[in-house]
Amino acid sequence: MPSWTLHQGDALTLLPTLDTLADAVIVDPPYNSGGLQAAQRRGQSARGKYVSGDANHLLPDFGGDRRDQRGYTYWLSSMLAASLAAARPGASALVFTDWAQLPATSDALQAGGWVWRGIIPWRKTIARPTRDGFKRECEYVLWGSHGEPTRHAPSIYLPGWLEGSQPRGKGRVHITQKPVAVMRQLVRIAPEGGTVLDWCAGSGTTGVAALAEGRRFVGIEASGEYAAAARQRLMAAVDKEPAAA
Amino acid sequence: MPSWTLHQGDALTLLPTLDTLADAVIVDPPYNSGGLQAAQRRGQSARGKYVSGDANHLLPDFGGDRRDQRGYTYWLSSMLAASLAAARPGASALVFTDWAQLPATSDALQAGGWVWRGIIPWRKTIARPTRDGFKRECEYVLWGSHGEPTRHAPSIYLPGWLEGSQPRGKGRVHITQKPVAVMRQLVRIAPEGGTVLDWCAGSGTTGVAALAEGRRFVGIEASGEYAAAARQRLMAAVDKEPAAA
DNA sequence: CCCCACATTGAATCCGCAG
DNA sequence: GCTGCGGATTCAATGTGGG
Repeated sequence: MPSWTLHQGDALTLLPTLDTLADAVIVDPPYNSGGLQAAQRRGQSARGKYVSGDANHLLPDFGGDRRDQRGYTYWLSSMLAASLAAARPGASALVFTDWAQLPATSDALQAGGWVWRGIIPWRKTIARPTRDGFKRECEYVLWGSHGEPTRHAPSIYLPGWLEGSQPRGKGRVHITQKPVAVMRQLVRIAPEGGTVLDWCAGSGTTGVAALAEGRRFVGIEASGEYAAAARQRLMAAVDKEPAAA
Repeated sequence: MPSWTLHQGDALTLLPTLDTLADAVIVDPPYNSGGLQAAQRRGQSARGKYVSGDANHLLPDFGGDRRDQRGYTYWLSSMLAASLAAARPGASALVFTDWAQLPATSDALQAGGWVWRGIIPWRKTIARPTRDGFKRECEYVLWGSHGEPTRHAPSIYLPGWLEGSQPRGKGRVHITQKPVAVMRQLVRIAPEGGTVLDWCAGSGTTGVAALAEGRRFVGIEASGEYAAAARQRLMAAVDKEPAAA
């Protein structure tokens, strides 16, 4: 049985067709921030928004980042409801968000049928300072469960705070790529040998982390370009791993 | 002119009578968590909820912690609207909350007329681990501004997250007392010599921090017992400070 | 009045070079 | 080849100002 699969296509279409129920759904959807504040509401694409002027790198853009806040909440709750149907009872959902979308994301999580169980802040360590105010240095992971969460045996105790800088330089494939070290902490919410599902796979970091921690991975990615990049990273990750006993 | 004042009484009544406009409103309202989840909805008082079984200390209980979530949001937005009227344009509001009430608190902040500007996580460092899940080790400070925030001269750059453990042992007067070190970072959002307002003064930590950072303080506290304790701490804090030039 | 270009700040991290 | 240091680079922005 392969320890990972990556589908390319529309997540809402593909989710009902998966043949394994997930033990954890871990996603990093486009945040769609900018619906609230005038300075950001310029119809910018993700690249224009997130990449600073002098950092002229050539990472491909990503779609799905132009909804307004109601649209975002509605879209995300549909996705999370579909995820619930694709997840085992007791499974967990972990959803990344920034500060501005945190309340909307918690609404979507609960509207999707998940029980909200907490927030795990992620400190990015490299962030621009804010003049005359507090630096916006953290992103947030919202934790939900499908009913009562699964008991682990032996019990595990996971951190309530994550730290790690975004990948830089050659290792970086996606604009908003998460550090593998951070993801490795998160995938442990699925039991060993369990399945982690990410329907917003991007460059496949969730999968790389899942494999490194001895979990299976099912990914969905809309963009062909990113799906290809993710497959490459996943193949490399399997080679690196010692064969299972 | 005294550098601090502490009123005892009902905040909603007293707020309109204050004779100085605040440069920063910093409050730590009772979180009212537990309105949603059955396990917590046992008619517990604040002491029963926040004080663990074996920590048998004799801190007085505090009121206002039995609203349901709608009531909490409504009450908090009224309080924050009254705070806005008591604050200078450009002033900031900083409101403490736990993870469960964060979305409701952001609603209340914005309903009260403040512009939401960010979240500052406070990492408590001493927190119980969570079995088979992520530790809940953070509380959160929501940052809002009365219109465009005041410009500081010279500019200041404040941290994006806070760390500090809750006071323990003899130094602790209030059940949910915040560390002075954490509060000192926060009061700096008011310009030097500006006025910090806290209508939920409790044991007066906000005031102690404000004085330590060279800001004036106006506090309101409903309970006579806590008001007295706060006055003692504030007097001691002034004695410790070198006299103003 | 709307829209776009650009300067900006501190800290973490990277990179290249020297020892 | 490894380590240590110093300068360069970057940051899931935001505010300002000009066209």
